[in-house]
Amino acid sequence: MAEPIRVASGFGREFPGCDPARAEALANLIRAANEALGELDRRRRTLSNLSASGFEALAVLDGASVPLTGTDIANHLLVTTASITSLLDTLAGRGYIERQPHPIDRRKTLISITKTGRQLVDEMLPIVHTTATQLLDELSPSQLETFVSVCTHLRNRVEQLSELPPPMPRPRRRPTPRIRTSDHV
Amino acid sequence: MAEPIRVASGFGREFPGCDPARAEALANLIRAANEALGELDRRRRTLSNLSASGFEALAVLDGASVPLTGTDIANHLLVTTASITSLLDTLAGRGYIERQPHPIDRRKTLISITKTGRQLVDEMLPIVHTTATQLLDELSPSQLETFVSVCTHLRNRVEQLSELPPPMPRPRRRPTPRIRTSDHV
DNA sequence: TATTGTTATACTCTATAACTATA
DNA sequence: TATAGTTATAGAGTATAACAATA
Repeated sequence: MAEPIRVASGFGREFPGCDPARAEALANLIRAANEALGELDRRRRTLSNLSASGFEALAVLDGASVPLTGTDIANHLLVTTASITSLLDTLAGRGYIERQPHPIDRRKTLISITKTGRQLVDEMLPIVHTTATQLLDELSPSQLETFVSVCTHLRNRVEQLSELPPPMPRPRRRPTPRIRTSDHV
Repeated sequence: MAEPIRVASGFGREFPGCDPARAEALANLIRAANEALGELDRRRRTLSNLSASGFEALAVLDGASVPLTGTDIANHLLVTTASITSLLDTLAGRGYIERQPHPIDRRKTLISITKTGRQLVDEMLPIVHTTATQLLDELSPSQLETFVSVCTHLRNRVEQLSELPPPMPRPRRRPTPRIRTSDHV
């Protein structure tokens, strides 16, 4: 039975200026996302041995309804165009996408999802949404809405803070360990 | 300004049996965690060019107060022992850990964090907790507690469901696209 | 026989830098 | 000059399989 991740009792003294409740929330967020992604990955790989990025690129192409350029997809996935080239090579090799020259701007390549790719997305999305429905059952609409609000608040803070230089945190006040190094055997 | 991720209006019809509110919650969870991890990674790399796994292994060693075996660390990070060997090679090469033979069980290797490694952890943890304090400001204790509850609920469901065969989801009912493929230019 | 850790090998993702073609 | 995409190269993390040493 998984329990909430909690910080140690001396947290406030050990990390001056840091809020234990927020540290716990962030730790629980990251752990929960990691475990959810693991379960999603496990289920998606029953369909095709693609990475999360591969599935995401296909979902973006499917959702767009029109062919996208490599740069479009790179922006969605927040990676460089060189990385997208490599990812698209994988997807093309498995027959999920096709490249076509852009009819007007000859620098560009249009990426289309193939019929096979659409079939894969049609099988993949129900798996993802069924997983969400299972993992977040028994929670009230209000709990889910609060949850989404916290996620959105965090994303806005990331947006603001990522443009600033990182702050200089107050130093750790390391607690005296209760267990000695020589006790390890 | 980041907005909550929402599913399209026809979600319920498109994915029978799936709950749009839960699909939205999972999408927001994964996105928020991804962006938070990006910001954490950016800030931690001002200290040392280590991966998230590298920092996590050091934090585990620091928190344990006693040397751990490779298998111990592998269990914490949920990876294979072969992967841990590679990760520990990186950490040892940068002087953050040391390997010592286990005094009793000669199959084992004890991993100790070095003084340099401790100094790194002492600088890294305040960065992490300060980031959490910044990213989750202006939220009430009750909001944070609800957030942690939802994360924990999800983790328990992952624990239960990961042991079962994946369910057979009901098929997608693909909506008729409003934009035709030929509109892409 | 089972466990611990390592090596060998392979694959994927990602990045930077240099390059071509095009706008 | 700037943009789009590719190639070359490199590095990290992860996995599986085979292996040696030890319990």
